Amino acid sequence: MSETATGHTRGGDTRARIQQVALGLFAEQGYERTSLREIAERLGVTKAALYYHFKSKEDIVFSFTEDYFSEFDEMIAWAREQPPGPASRYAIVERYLDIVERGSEVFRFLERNQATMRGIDGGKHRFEQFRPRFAALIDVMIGPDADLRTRVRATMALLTVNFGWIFFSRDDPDLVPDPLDPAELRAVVLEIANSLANP
Amino acid sequence: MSETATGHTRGGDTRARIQQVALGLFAEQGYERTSLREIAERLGVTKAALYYHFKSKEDIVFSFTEDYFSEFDEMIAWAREQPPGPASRYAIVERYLDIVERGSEVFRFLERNQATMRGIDGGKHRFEQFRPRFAALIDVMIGPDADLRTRVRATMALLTVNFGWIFFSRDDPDLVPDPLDPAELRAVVLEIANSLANP
DNA sequence: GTCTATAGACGGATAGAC
DNA sequence: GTCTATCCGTCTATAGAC
Repeated sequence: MSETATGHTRGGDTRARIQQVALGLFAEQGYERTSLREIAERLGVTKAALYYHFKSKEDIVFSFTEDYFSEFDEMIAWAREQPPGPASRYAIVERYLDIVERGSEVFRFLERNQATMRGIDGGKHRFEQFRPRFAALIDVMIGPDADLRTRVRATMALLTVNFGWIFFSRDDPDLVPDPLDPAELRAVVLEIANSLANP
Repeated sequence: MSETATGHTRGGDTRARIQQVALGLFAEQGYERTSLREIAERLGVTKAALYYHFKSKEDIVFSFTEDYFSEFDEMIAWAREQPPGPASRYAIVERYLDIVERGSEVFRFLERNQATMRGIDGGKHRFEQFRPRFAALIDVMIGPDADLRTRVRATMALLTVNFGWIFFSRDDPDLVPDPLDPAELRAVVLEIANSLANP
């Protein structure tokens, strides 16, 4: 049974297929509960083959998170250059949504494996890098000396993007009974996030 | 070194101490990355002793989540009896905050171990029970046929309680630089949550 | 690039003495 | 109620053939 999730049997970049399958399983079942054997089986190869492409299990995680974090960093740098004000805050929220949208699977993985990823890599926190970036982005939006109320509002504005997208855009039959229009969701999320960031 | 987090060396209910220590470690390092050996060491006992009080590792989790879920269920039943309207929505948010406040450590654990807890217990989802309850509470607040905008707003109202409390009430030096007044946080969270639930 | 085979460690869980 | 000792399974990772 060497059929893969993406349908092809051979020819595609193996490294990328490993990343895809691993990310999916890590997000669904958890990093620790997913063995390399299981990943290999899904791809129709053996564990040893994985070690040709990645030097460790952690390295697989590192490979698919680094792009995501790079994008995040570029975005923060860009945000710092914007003039303070409501228009910039809206633009930041909108661009943040773009990132979450494109990296939604990575985000789901990070969200669901927080405890596991903390303190991995011997405390260097190579993977628990979401929070500091998130905090930095909030500081850019409201300045370092904003009061608690403003800070919580800004935090919830960004979390509306995260959870609005993750909860409602796909897999959650509990929360979203009917299939739903992505464009409508996007509009709703942006409106609510903006009302929090620009009261 | 048999000193415990709570300070006493002996005499207290061992079962409860196991729960406390396990919950703390599970929340901090993750369920899978915390071994029974480590829990036992912190308590100054051996692994075997834990098996006198709990029949398995999963059983420890079950023991400290069931109270939390019971409280949640009572709260949902109570909410169903309230007359629909803004005042009830506010009351629901307020009572929800009480639960999150008291069970904040359990909540942190669930939040950070989502992927691991999914599909534990062989797919019976004994532990992945937060989402369905969360969804039920939202339905009570806005009714089953509310539009997407109303639904996302209600969702974010409750998440403001969750994250407002978890992010800002303690351990997050990234997000909250200065020590902060719990009463003020409570007021801010309630105000923002209410503005989302009752626009 | 992928395989077989295996090393080496550690985990959860149990038996039975005290 | 807690201990010592141990079983057995699984996992990550590596060595070396093809």
